[in-house]
Amino acid sequence: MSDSNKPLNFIEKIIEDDLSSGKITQIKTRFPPEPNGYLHIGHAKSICLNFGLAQKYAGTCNLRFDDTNPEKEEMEYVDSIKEDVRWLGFQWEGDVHYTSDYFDQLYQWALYLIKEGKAYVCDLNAEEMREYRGNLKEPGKNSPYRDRSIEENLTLFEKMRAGEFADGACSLRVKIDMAHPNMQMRDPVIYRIKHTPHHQTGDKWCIYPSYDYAHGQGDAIEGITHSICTLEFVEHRPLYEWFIENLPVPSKPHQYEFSRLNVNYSVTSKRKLKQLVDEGVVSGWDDPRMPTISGMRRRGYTPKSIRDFVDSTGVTKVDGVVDVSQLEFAVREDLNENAPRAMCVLDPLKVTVTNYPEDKLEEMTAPNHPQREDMGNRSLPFTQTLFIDKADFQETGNKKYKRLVLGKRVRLRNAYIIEADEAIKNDAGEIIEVKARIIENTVGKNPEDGIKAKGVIHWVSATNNVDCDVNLYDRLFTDIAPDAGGKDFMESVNPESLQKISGCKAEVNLATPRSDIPYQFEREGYFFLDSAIDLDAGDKLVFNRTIGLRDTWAK
RNA sequence: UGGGGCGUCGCCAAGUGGUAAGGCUCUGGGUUUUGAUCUCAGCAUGCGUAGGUUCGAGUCCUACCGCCCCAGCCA
Repeated sequence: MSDSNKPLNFIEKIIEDDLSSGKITQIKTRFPPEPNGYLHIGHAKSICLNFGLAQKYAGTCNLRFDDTNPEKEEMEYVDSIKEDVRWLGFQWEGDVHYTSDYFDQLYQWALYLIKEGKAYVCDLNAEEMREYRGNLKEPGKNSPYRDRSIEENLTLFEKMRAGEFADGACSLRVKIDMAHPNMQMRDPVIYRIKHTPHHQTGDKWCIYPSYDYAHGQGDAIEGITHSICTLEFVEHRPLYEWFIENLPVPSKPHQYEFSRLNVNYSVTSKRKLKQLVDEGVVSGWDDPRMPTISGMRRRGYTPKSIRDFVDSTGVTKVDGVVDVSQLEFAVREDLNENAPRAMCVLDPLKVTVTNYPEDKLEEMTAPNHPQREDMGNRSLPFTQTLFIDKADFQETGNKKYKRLVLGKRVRLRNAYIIEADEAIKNDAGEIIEVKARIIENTVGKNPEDGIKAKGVIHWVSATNNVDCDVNLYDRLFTDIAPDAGGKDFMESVNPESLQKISGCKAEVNLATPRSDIPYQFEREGYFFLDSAIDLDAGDKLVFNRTIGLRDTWAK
């Protein structure tokens, strides 16, 4: 809606057609995760699509937990999913829904199907059922239990519900066509026995509906007009429609499929992400290197940057892999515009200003953002001894080196221009201190002698600063497609994906950092206070680098 | 190999018969107290391939080729 020039995607076209033809008067979508893991960047796309469409077309969007398999689900996941959706900036319509809310209705409809002669209890076990199903090029054959009488099916199904059979002893199947070219239509199972308590319904049920049977009906009950899912469900659509047509449902939703979002140098499959967590490759689901929403949040990604990224990738049916640079662009774009600036020296090198009194302290005024006056100013103490980054000093530079060099000048950001006179080394020959002079009267102006500084570097007072640790991240995998073509993604885990640095010196204003906004440490990148630390409990300050600044020089 | 989905610049993606949008990446220039930002310029005689229809085809037709999905009582 904000970009009226942006071409419509295929789902928006369908919606506009439905709206203008009067087929529907208001759209209703839903985001239907199974609470069996943490949400990742791929889910963010589904969330933005479903909630975004509802916003754009003045409709509503439900949050529905597709909780039909208690063996894989946990309350921990439903809580994290709700938090992630809210954090991304979306609000679902009314209360949270659960497919389990409809178990009674779904059971009644199963009875209806049996009475219509369209469903039967099958005693085939899993292996037998596979044999009877046939394969991709050969038709299946009918189950020997397919022609049981309606009465017998009713009795058997009731026994299934009553808990008289063990897990897997039998199942309820729908009678369609065992020779159908679409495997999904070969008498799919719609109820299976699982003597497993459910996080929502407790011990009430020991039979649970399958996804295929429950999903469309859940949509129909909620009045969903456009049921959007990913491409792997395309071949389930005929089944989805079969149930809608053969059951007395209150509305007739339609399913549309789009391609899921993949990002290179990453994996997004709950199983694989879980493996990374379980094997200790990362510290948890919210490790800042994880492509999970919670990991990205802890890393410092903003909800807007994720929304913008997702929007930039489009909605199509093409299987593709988006380059991480597109994600990185979206974060930098948002952070550059909104992150207040600060200075932090990651690898301190002492600089003594020989022509500056030891007991003197000047407050330098620095804008919080170079392009946004509305963000105000802050002040920085300038003293005789300072810290600059080791990488910002060389005894002899070259034409391209725009930092501090012996005998040359450099601008200290928001302060004086200094000139280096001497490098002091330890016994190992390492530079441990630089003696320099300030050029008088150069705060906010160029030197009167006309000799300008070649570059600008950041600094912090050596006596007035805040000590902190910093975590720098690199991509979690060294392979551009870690799990493509049957590769073992664990083999390309990047051993240097996390670099922990301690002894960093930040400007005094960071002594009480905000935990809700990212900062730009000038010339170093964007940083976010690690949410895992507790400053009130005396934990040390730790900042996570969300992403570095764009760097066209280092390459 | 049965069925289904998809093939437009390195990546994402518009285009719906009238002569290839845009974004990311990359390259080069300008501005700059962040080697950032901003800004200017460049980057597909070509749309999986081969034929055909048409005054005209990425768009229509035919045949091939390639990639992805489906044989859970997972979602």
